[in-house]
Formats: sequence, structure tokens, C-alpha cells
Amino acid sequence: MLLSFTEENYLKAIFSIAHAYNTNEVSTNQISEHLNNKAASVTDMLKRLAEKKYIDYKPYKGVKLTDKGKKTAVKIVRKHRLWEVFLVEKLNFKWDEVHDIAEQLEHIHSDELIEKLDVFLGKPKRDPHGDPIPDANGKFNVQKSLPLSQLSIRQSAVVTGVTDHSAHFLQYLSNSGIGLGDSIKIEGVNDYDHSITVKLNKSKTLFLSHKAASNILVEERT
Amino acid sequence: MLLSFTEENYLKAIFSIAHAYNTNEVSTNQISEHLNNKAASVTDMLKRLAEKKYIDYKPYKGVKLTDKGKKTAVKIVRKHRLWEVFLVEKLNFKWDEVHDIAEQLEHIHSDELIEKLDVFLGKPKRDPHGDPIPDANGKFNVQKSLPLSQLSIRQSAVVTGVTDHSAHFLQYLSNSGIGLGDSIKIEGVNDYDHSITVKLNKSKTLFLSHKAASNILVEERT
DNA sequence: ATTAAAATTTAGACTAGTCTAAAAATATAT
DNA sequence: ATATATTTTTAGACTAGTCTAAATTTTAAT
Repeated sequence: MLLSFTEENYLKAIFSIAHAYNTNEVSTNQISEHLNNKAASVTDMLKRLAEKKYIDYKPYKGVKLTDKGKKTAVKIVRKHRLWEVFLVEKLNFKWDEVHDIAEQLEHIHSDELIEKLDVFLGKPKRDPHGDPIPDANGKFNVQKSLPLSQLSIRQSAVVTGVTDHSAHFLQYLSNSGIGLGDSIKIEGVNDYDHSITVKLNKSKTLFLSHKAASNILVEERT
Repeated sequence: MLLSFTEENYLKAIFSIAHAYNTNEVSTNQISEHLNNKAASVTDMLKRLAEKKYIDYKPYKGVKLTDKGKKTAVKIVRKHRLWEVFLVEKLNFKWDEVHDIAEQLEHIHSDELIEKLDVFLGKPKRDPHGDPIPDANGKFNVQKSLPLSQLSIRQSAVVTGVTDHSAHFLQYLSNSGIGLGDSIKIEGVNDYDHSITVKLNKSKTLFLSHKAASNILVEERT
């Protein structure tokens, strides 16, 4: 049974909130804020999704995805991220221009299309923002990245993604010369405001605020 | 102002009926049949599209696209056909498998996406069914093809498309070894039932019914 | 443990898009 | 040219998804 565009967006929202807060239970208000609509509308939709067994819903108690719901949500994430790879690698979009288009493309219904697209792109493991792409079975096959702000002095790492996906932040990174796959080594940590100094790609030295560093994801390199 | 999925489908239907019957005026019933819904629903939508100036609508008198409506319809056709090229040439779908997916993809809103896709595909002039792809200005830049059934004995031509897009017919062509770009020479015409004998690619001889031949589009070669 | 605040749900209304049944307009046939 | 058939439109109802305003439940504070 095929879900509507809107139903899919609710599942995706629940999945992404749960992921962001590292929990299963998601509240009506969180969803309403995430989707920019009213809590009353969310309640209506939650009832419908519960009816269809995509979520477990107890009035006033918040909601969590069933296995069926999780599977559906992960599939949408997979589609979104594969299309982003396509847009950046094949059509030469910038990584900060692709989100809105991928929001539309992720709702195209065709399993064969996703799998053929995956093959065409060389079964990529991450999207252009460094976010992992789940495989056809819904598994995320990458080691976890962590915020740059959690590294200590003299540690080295490779940039694998961001947690703030705003055009503003991505623009800032691009201006600073920071991109996916770049190597970074912590040269100094300021105890007072937690800002850091890093060496980028063994050449340029950069100053980063704690806020910026906490939104850059890296994988440690020894 | 962005049209809904549904509004776009109505414009496309009007355009394609007008094209098929070689006229501008399209009737409510024709649209209702084409879209498989009821005439009353069509009337409702026609009023809305007229309100928005995409069509000229006089009650009981049928409807025709305004310039604005025609432009929009052609753009959707352009998107549909470019996506079909992508699906067949890049993702290795068969030409008879792509229609339903392209029906969905044609409604993705992004001018930049269409133009980048066009460049990526090498600005193709025809889709995998041989139908011409309008350029960014809405112009169809290909010489007209004609049905194979209109050729006379000893004339040569190249297959450029079909008018029957059913999976059944496409399957039949594929089984007969007839594909886009193949050369065909008329070897004999049967006056009684108008069936023809042709030489395919200067090697194989084939027998074709009038019905089949009238659904195969070709361009004459001298 | 009450009360105030915050979160959530219910009730009722609106739009887009669809339907059926009935009415009105147009076309056709004798 | 009048009756009949066909086409189209109107009227009224339904679903999905949204909203506002009011009612209810839960949480937090004293």
C-alpha cells in the first residue's frame, strides 16, 4: 500500500527527530515544529498513521515508529541521499543547492529505480553532506562520525559531514575552504570559550568557534 | 505560481489530446476519458485552470490552452521525455518500462534541474520512444516523422518512434528485432490488406500488418 | 496537594479534488 | 421542427489534509 507524499514526510520527520534526540519517543509538538504546521494537524495524522500500523500512538504519550514505519522512513532517507549524490556528482550541483530538489525526488515510488540509481552511482556510502546512505536492507554500513569539537589537541581526523545543514553554515564552510574528505589536525584548544585552532590539509591554519566545530562531523585518523 | 501535480496532468492531457486530433479545441469528455475520471470532475478543474489563465474555457464549448498553458504543458512534456532518456540510457531500463516512473518525475519542480539534466544527457533530440524533446524555449527541433504505412515500395527509412506506446506493442517490436534507429526498406505492399514486407537493417526480411506499420514512425532516407 | 502552565486532543470549518445524480444545453434524426 | 440522444454543467456529498478555538490531560511550581 502506497503512502502519500504527506504521510511519508511525517514518517521521515519522526525518524529524524528520534535520531537527533537519540530516543524512540517523539512528541506531537516536536513534529509540529519540525514540519511547520499546527499540533492539531499532527494529531490527526498520527491517528491515521497509527491506524495503518506505521507508528505506535498513545494519546498524550507521544509516538514511536513500528518496524514497518522505521523501514519506510529509512527507505525515504536512502532515496533522498542517493538523489543528492546524483545531483552533485552527475549534474554538478553544489552540495548546498540539492536539498529542496531531493525533498521532491525522495517521494518517487519505484524500488527498481532506487536500486538502479544506486548501481549507477557506484553504491555510495555517504551523501554529499557526509551523511551515511543506508543499503537496500536499511543498514547504515559506516563507522560513526563525531563532532570535531570532541577531539583533543594533536588528534587528526577527516571531515565526513555536518549536523547543521543550513545554507548559511555550508556557505561559511565553503568560504573557509573546508570540504568533505579534508584532513584536520587540532593544534590548540581554548579552555575559556572552547574555540579551537586547526591545521587544514596539512597547510592552512584555521580558527573555529565551538559552535562551528560542534557542527562539523569527522572520523578520527590515527 | 506553482501548479499541483493534478493541475499539471490536466494541462498535459489537453495538450496531448489537441496534438493527437490535430486541433485546438478539446472537449470535456475527451479529457475525462483520457484521465479516467468523471466529466463533472473535469468541469470543476477546467473552471479552476481558466481562473488561473492556463486555458480559455466557454461552458459547453470545450477548451483550449492559452499561451501560458501551452508553455507549461510543453515544459512537462520536455521533463517527461528527458527523464525517459535518463532512465533508459543511464540506468539501463528498457524503453517499455520507463513510462510510469517518468510520469512521476515530470512533476519535479526545478528549472535548474531540467537544464542540468539536459546537458548531462547531451541535449538529446528524441526520447527512447522516438518522440521529439522540445528545447528550453518549447521548440520541437526535429523534422516530422511519418507512419511506416505511408511509404511506397522500394522507399527507405529509419525508425524514429511509435504512436502506440502500449507495453504489448513495444514487446512485439522488440521480439521482431525492430528498434529505434534501425533502417527499413519496403520490399512489397499487399493491395488487399495493406500489409507490407520490409527488409530490416539490410539483412532480415519481415512481414508487417497494416496495423503494426501504421504505429511505427519513420523518417524517409533517400 | 493544589494550582498554574504547557502540551495535547477534540470540535468544527475550510480547500482541493473526487464522486453520483439530476438538470440544462447542444446535437441528431426523422 | 420537434423529439430524442448525447454532452456538459450544477448540486450536493465525501476524503485528505490543513486550520483556529476550546476543552482536556499532563507537568511543574510552590
